[in-house]
Amino acid sequence: MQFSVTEENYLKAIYMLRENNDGGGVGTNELSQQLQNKAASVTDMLKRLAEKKLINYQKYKGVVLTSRGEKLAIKIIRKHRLWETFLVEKLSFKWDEVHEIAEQLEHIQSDELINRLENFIGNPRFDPHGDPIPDSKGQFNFLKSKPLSQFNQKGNYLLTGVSEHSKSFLQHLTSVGLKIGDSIKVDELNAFDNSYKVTINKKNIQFFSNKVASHILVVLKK
Amino acid sequence: MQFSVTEENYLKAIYMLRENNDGGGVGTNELSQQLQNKAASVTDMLKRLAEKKLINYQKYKGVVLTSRGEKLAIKIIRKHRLWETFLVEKLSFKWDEVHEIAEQLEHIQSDELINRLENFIGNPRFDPHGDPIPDSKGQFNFLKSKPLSQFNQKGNYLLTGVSEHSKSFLQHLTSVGLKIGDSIKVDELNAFDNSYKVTINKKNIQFFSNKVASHILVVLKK
DNA sequence: GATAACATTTAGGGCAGCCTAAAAATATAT
DNA sequence: ATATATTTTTAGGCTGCCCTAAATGTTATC
Ligand SMILES: [Mn+2]
Ligand SMILES: [Mn+2]
Ligand SMILES: [Mn+2]
Ligand SMILES: [Mn+2]
Repeated sequence: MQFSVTEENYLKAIYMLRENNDGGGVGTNELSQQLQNKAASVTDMLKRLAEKKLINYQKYKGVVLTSRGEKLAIKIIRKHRLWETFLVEKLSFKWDEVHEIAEQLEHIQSDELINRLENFIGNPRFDPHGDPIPDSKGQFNFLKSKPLSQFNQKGNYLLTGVSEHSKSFLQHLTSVGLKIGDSIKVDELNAFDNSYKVTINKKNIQFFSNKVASHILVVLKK
Repeated sequence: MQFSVTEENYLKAIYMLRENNDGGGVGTNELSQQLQNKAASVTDMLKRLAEKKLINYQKYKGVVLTSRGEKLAIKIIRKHRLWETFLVEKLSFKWDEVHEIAEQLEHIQSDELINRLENFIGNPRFDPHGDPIPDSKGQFNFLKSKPLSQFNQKGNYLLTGVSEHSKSFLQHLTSVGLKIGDSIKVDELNAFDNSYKVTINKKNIQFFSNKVASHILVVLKK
């Protein structure tokens, strides 16, 4: 069974919004915002996806993926992240340039292709933004990282990912000399605006607004 | 300006059929056969493509690409052939496995991607089936090869391409040990059925039906 | 030049995926 | 508990791309 690009994008959007509202299902408005279209259009599509047993949908109650729908969503994410890694590792794109292209490539249909691609780029477990790449069975390697803004203490941290993938944010990090794997030492916490004074890789002093710190995912170094 | 996958496929089909009827334009029936849909649907789309200045279309007179339409068609073909080459050279696909995947990949929109891909695979001038890959300006390196069936003489030939890309034909060639770049010595021409007895690479004796010989593109070796 | 065969277009319609406006359900505030 | 705000669905409609059946144009044949 094959699905349209539109259907795949709905599944992916539902999957990505699923953990925000950890109680019930994903809302129609939320989805329409994520997908950049109108709520009425979403309702329309939800009926069709339910028909195809990809989601469980009850009027006014929000939507959750069936296991079939979830498998498919994870597969799209797997393809997206493998292609992003390919673009960065093999074609020398920068991490802020790959998302839009991967949005297209994630819909190419061929299991053989994606498995060979994975092998070609050396079976990476994380993509250029630090996001885990599910294996062909849909298993993720999660890191227990948190936003830097949730640590209210000085200390040494390791940058493992970002929770905001916009070009402008990624370019900002690049401009302050920060990339995945870098060490971040928090020297000062400013109580007034919750901003940070940090040292990157032991030599580069920078200031992070709370907004920046909230999109930087780190683990505390022992 | 961006075009739909469907529109791109029409442009490519028109381009590929263009040289058959070297006099006038491409016919509606021809196109419907190539695109696996009905003539009425083709008429419908031709009106839209004409509206967008991609083709010149006059009722009942057939269709020709405008220079804008031709540039686009060549770009799609360029992408198709570069992706096929990538799949064979980097991901170890066989030449009979790549066409369907490239049919999808040829519609990915990113000039930067296709130029980097070209460089990554070493700026090849021909794809895995011997077809010339246009450069980023749309220039082809044509080989003046002809079907083996058009040479009515014994002699030494070099296989430069194939004019039939079906899986079954390509697998047949593989099974007789023939690939691009091989030498073919014609030992006997059978006048009764226009079949050929040949020696491949000086040691492998095979028989080609006229049908096979008509899809093998060769140049005569001096 | 009339007629038959073939190619092409027109007419009318379906489905996917989107829209706006209005109605209905649910959540929030007083 | 009622009024108000917010979310969601329904109703009706549009565009792109496809279809079948019927009409029309073109080409071939006698
Ligand atoms: Mn991305
Ligand atoms: Mn990513
Ligand atoms: Mn091909
Ligand atoms: Mn090819």
